[in-house]
Amino acid sequence: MSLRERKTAKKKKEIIQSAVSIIGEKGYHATTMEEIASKLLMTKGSVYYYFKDKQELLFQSQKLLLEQSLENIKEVIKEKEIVQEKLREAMVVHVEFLLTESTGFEIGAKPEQLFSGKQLEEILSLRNQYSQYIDELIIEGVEAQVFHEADVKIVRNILLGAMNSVIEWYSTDGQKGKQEIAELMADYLLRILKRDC
Amino acid sequence: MSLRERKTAKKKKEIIQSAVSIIGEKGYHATTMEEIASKLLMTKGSVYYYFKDKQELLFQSQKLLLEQSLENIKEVIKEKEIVQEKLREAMVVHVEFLLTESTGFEIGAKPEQLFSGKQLEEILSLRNQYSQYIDELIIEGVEAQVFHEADVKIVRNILLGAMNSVIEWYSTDGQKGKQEIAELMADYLLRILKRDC
DNA sequence: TCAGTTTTTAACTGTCAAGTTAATTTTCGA
DNA sequence: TCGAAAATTAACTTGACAGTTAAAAACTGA
Repeated sequence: MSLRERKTAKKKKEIIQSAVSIIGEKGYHATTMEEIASKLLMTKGSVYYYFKDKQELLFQSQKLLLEQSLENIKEVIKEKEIVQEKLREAMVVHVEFLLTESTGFEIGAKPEQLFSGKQLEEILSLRNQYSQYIDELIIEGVEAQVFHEADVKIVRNILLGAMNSVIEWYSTDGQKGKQEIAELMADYLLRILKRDC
Repeated sequence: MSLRERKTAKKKKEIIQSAVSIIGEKGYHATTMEEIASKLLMTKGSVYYYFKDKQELLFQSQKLLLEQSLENIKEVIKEKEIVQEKLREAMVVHVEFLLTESTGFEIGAKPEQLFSGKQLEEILSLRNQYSQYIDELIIEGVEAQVFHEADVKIVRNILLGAMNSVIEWYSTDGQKGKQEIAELMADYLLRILKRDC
């Protein structure tokens, strides 16, 4: 990778970060390309040099986040031995990542409103892959009789729904840190599945 | 209430419904006043006769929904005797109402992005009142030793987060009905709190 | 029926932002 | 160092939409 290429990659990343931070705050339509640019002391013409249009910029930013999430969960599943530990750690990491990238995730809450066609397909596919991993952990636990019999889809959606909501209510000026919240949530949610109480 | 007044009220309601259905689908900024009007075979001038501006229309629609939610939970708390029954029924009704008014609720997910000033205050106040009711039920259960000791805020947010997510994944063409889903969710979520398993 | 009031409409204005472009400046490898 | 390629910019076009208005139509009560 040449110097030029690396510089371009860096610029793209900066632009994505700027976009995410402003869109996260004001919403996609309420955010202008000029704002995104001027936050980086650029003009919007420059932004259009790196990204074909506003939509593409949004898409790239979401894709990045979802790909990272997938990496995270794969990693956790590889590291841990016991099912219950796998699911617990997956949830902890999920909440922690959500909170460190909260603005980004706030944006992508409703993909079908933001994307269409090929882009929507790709985003939904990444999301599905992620759900799949959670489902597998639940099934594994049920089969190992560590967890109660359960409707996998519903429980998975409860877990994800509860966790994802954290970005709406977590406050940095509260007393609890991100890790603490993540662990508390994971423990509470595990109660839904755990056999021994 | 005169005939005229009732007619006006009816028109306002129709406009709100139209607005909710389109905004729910495409998002607030992506929805035009013309679309809202033409769905009712009106022109947007007419809409402006009933609502001062687009923002006011959005606000009224959200206020209506939240007020209705409050009525619902008050009702449930009055009807039931046992704490656990109160919380369970509150959750069932919550999910059911969410699903019958799903488009409306999808819109209001991020109030701070949609509203500001007095409007935001009012919306947040209604939401807070609702949370308060849930909190009280949790506390009541803990004090009666029906529920585990628990961090009330976190558990309440888990419950609400999980329930509210239902509008994102419930599908009318799945096999389960709204009531069934509502009851399943309530039962799963109660496990977080219940002492006896 | 008809006069006054309410409601609706079409046509208009002003603003704002997405995206384009051609000219200028910067960068970097030979 | 120099020239070609890459990157940046200011100025522009275009279209869309919120909100206005003045005139027309519909309604209503006497």
